Amino acid sequence: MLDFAILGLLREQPRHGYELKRALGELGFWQVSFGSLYPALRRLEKQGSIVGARGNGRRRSYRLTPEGRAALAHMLEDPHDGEGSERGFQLRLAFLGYLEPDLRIRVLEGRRSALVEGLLTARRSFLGARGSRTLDRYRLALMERRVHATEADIAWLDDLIAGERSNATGT
Amino acid sequence: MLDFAILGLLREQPRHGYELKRALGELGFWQVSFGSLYPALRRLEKQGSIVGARGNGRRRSYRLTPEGRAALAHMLEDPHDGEGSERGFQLRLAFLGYLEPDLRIRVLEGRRSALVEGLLTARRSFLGARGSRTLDRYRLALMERRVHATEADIAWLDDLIAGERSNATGT
DNA sequence: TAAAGCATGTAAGAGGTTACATGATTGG
DNA sequence: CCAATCATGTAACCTCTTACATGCTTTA
Repeated sequence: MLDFAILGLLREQPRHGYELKRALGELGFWQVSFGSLYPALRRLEKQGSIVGARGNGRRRSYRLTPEGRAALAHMLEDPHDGEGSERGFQLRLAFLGYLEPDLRIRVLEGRRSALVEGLLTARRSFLGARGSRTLDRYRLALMERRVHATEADIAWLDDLIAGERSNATGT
Repeated sequence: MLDFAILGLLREQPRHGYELKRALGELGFWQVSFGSLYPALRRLEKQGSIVGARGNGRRRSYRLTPEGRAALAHMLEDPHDGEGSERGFQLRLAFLGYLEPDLRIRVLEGRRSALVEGLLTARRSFLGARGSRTLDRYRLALMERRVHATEADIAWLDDLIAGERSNATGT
């Protein structure tokens, strides 16, 4: 997961560790610690996905190798996990521009299916619990929120998918 | 976090491990694995927060001790973390009914502040990125969604807080 | 009586965090 | 020149997951 994020960010431009941490935080979904970031950079370098070079001062600037680029492409295509988890999908989406246009829509629709399934489960629990008065108002509120949040996410995805389609046909 | 969830669920009624896993899943925010659940039960028993007894068949049914009840109360009051993380707050909310009524509103407002702060950050990144055209449409969509989702969460919390207030005054 | 589901448990390891240690660079 | 911030790195540990092993209980 962290490897994926690092490769994705480096595909754009070379960066050093400190900068990667900041960029990751600005993307909005990760305040990764140095204690996991630096070892990850080492690991990726040993694998040959990135190469680091000491630049001005103490900085060690990393750039993506062709192997790293291939590894990133593989992560983007492969539905290994990524789709199930929240953060995994968000990362895939952040780098979706690096995936072939005709494959992008599949990622979005995969996520949509997962959300639709989750929505059904969430609705069932909510309606069931409301009917049998099993839960207090706080847990009911939690379940209701879950239903609404998932609905909103599906609608958002539908927008993205529609945009993707009109892009594909229109151009 | 897991300990908190276990204590909260056991406060209602005694349960065995398998049942705890199901209940946790039905609450909507955790598909905990047995590999972490059973060791956690052991740990809590050693601490004296719960006691387990072999019942019919192979089941080992756990119930909360007075010490466990006190530990749960402490977790509910203490803003140790819980408020910052998504799941932490959701757990607190699920068990908020076990907290003194006059303290509940403080938990809700603590979460609200955190969300408001997050919203400001999210808005700033979004507007900044949109202005400078730094990001592609996918990352922009991600940021915009984040803003909307946070706004919706704040509105939802406001409802909960309003309900809490009318409950406090009205009764 | 076999299969499906209930139920508990352990070992290994993935993937992260916190705390600590170090030193360079920049700005007041 | 001193403080703040930039920058890298290590060690210890925590929490949870996966994979595996075991055996009971219900039901078709």
